Amino acid sequence: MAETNDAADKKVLNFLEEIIENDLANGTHKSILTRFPPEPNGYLHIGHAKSICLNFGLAKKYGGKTNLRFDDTNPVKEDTEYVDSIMEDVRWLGFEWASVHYASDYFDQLYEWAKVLIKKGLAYVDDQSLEEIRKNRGTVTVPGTDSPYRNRSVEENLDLFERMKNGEFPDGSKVLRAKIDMAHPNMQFRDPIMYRILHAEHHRTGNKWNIYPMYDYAHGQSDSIENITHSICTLEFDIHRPLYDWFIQQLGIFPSHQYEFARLNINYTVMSKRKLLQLVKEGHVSGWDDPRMPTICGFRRRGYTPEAIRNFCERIGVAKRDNIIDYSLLEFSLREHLNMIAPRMMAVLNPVKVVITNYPEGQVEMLTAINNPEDESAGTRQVPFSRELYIERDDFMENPPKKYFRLAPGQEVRLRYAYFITCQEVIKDADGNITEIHCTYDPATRGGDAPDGRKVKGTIHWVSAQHAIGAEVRLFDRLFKVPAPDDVEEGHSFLENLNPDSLKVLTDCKLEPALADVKPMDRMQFERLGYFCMDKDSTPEHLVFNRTCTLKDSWAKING
RNA sequence: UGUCCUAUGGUGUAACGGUAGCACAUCUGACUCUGGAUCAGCUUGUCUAGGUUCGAAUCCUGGUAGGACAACCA
Repeated sequence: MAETNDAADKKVLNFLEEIIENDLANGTHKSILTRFPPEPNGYLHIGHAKSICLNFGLAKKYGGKTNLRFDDTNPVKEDTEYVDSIMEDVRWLGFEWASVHYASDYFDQLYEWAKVLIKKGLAYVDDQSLEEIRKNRGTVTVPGTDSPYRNRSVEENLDLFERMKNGEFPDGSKVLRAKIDMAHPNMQFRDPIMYRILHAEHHRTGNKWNIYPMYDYAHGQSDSIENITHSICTLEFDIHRPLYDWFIQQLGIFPSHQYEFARLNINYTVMSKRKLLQLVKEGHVSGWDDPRMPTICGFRRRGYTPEAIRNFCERIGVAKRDNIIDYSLLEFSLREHLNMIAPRMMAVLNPVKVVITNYPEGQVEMLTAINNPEDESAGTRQVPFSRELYIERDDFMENPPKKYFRLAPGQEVRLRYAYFITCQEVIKDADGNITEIHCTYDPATRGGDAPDGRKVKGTIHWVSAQHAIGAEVRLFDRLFKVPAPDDVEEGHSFLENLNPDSLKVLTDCKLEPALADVKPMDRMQFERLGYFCMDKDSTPEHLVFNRTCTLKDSWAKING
């Protein structure tokens, strides 16, 4: 018995949790402090969400804290616009940081430490040009060669470095380099650049600095200053870790440690900031928050919930091997949550008129509909029914295949929460398009059940024509038509893989009147169609809804 | 041809020398006033060759495959 419980309680830990539990157990750390360190040069995407959930989630799980730190060491690319959006997105995801920091807060300290390294003979000012430095770095298989300025005296280095700071030299004329080993097999150790001259205005420090630290020199020391215990980043920094440790060790400061995990990839999408920026700049999407974008703000506008994204990040796991997650896992997490919380409504996207020929003209009755079968507390609502209705064009077929359960000549179906109707006649225009479907209803089936116990195979949704409100509905599909949009032949662009049908705008949709009351960002299910939310473009005069995702549709599968 | 990382069903992820499990996807079936949801079930896997061991997905060696590193980006 106890054994079964142990087995059931046995925690499945990922490798980061194991490291943390070990550190806590053996006293390496009393508590943990993580950090989320975005560069404020773009909008956060779902890949960042993984990192956010990891850093904040791990700290939360083990009773620690998380700092938000903007890695703002490159003033030419960064902007406060991004700082604001990043904070908004992190909060929307449901996380709160212990404190906000900026790498730029540490510029003075970093400068002092650079002088320490110079004095220890571990850093020097190099006058080589960008091209020379590049050339002399060698290649992965060929050792680099020492700079002719490599053996300047400490005094000269100190003097030059201070004058760099004071702005005496033009951009690109000098850099400060760590003096390590130009023949090192790890390229990161071939005298990495610590500072470059940049006469650029910084979004926080203004014009105070003429030199700015590079990532490798700034990041580890920033972690150390904040006493970060576990500095969690993606795999591509793995090769930087020895250098991360080197700076900390030479400076003799708090030993933060870096751990790397594999970044998130999802099929049918791209995740690089550069490509996302290109999609926005070239107008392939309407902006960073286009509902087809894998950005946090894109998902938000699309109607995703923070819970869904968090659950997704939980489910994908953490490891060090490259991975490509099925888009369907994201949608599963989404539907799982939306199914629980989204009120059900009826909306007809592609309307065709139905006339109930034996229903009294001018009569209107209110029928009771359940708001959410998964949540009794959501209650019920009244939906008006009348002689003329709209139903989905797809819910009628003149010559249906065998397993078609919906409306067809002579076939009886249930109108959701209303009556059974039977199709008697199809009215067409001169071109053969169906304009009206004439049906009869069975008054005894009011509410949707037949007293005689007879069953119908199909139930379809509907909207009373005279009560319907019009709306625009935007149907989104995957932005790319192939699983690996990045995977293109030489000379081709990922843009060629864009799905031309990723957005379909429907302008003649008919909604049940209750939808007039919803507000932008409100989420709901349109029965049988999918989950939707009101878009921010929506106005009382012109309602706009986004389709967040479809319902699972086993008919579509059968039908091909 | 250097250094480092990684390799478990279709996709992810567990198993920490002792029965290869879970989730998504797929397929079956049940149920259903959403062809939704729910429930039940099936199929599919340890890259390869050696070695250590009573026993290897796990440890060791070689191979193979994939990825990262040669910005004054992060």
